[in-house]
Amino acid sequence: MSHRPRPLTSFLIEDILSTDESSRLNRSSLWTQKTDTGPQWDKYPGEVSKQHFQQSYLGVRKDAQCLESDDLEEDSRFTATGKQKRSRAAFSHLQVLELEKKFNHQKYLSAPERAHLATCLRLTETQVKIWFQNRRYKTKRKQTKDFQQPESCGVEEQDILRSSVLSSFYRSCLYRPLPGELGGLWGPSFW
DNA sequence: CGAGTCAACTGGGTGC
DNA sequence: GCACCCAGTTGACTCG
Repeated sequence: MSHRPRPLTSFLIEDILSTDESSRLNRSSLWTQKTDTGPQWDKYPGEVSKQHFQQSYLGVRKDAQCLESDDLEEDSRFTATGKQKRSRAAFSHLQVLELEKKFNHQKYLSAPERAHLATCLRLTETQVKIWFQNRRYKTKRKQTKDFQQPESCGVEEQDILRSSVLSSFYRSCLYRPLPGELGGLWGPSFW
């Protein structure tokens, strides 16, 4: 089936080996590239050693949590109980804008559409899928809430969109657009 | 420091 | 058996 996501190992290794500035943007979320059952080394026998898989996995996680400060203490990747911390990628406002635009157009994506959108936004298909999942659930919850609280029903879908995009935009003040993001895929042809 | 946000995760269900 | 969905939870992060 064409639904099978890109193998985690090749994805990570390519990215780790790459020093391309433009690839830095999504490294923060690459470590979560996986199937629904989680990152599983044994799903890709022969592609990479288990040790390399683990090193890659940890390497990306380190990058995700410390894009700028390379001198981060190794121990900071772990909690006090020794468990690995979980990272949460913050999508750029452009990425959110495109996702919202697409979501406004259609609430569900086919596999090819998802793949195309993911490529355009330089996200993984899983990230796009999860984003749409979360977005649908958020909308539904909001509608339920509004139904239960009629006094607040002035808030409509447009407001959700606006607040989401705006908050993303404001957050992005911390995010610095990368050179490749303003040209290339984000160039005039994309818009 | 508590509340809110949200990407990622979990678990159960469905369809092919 | 796999991919996807929804509903709910987790955990990192931000803000007042």
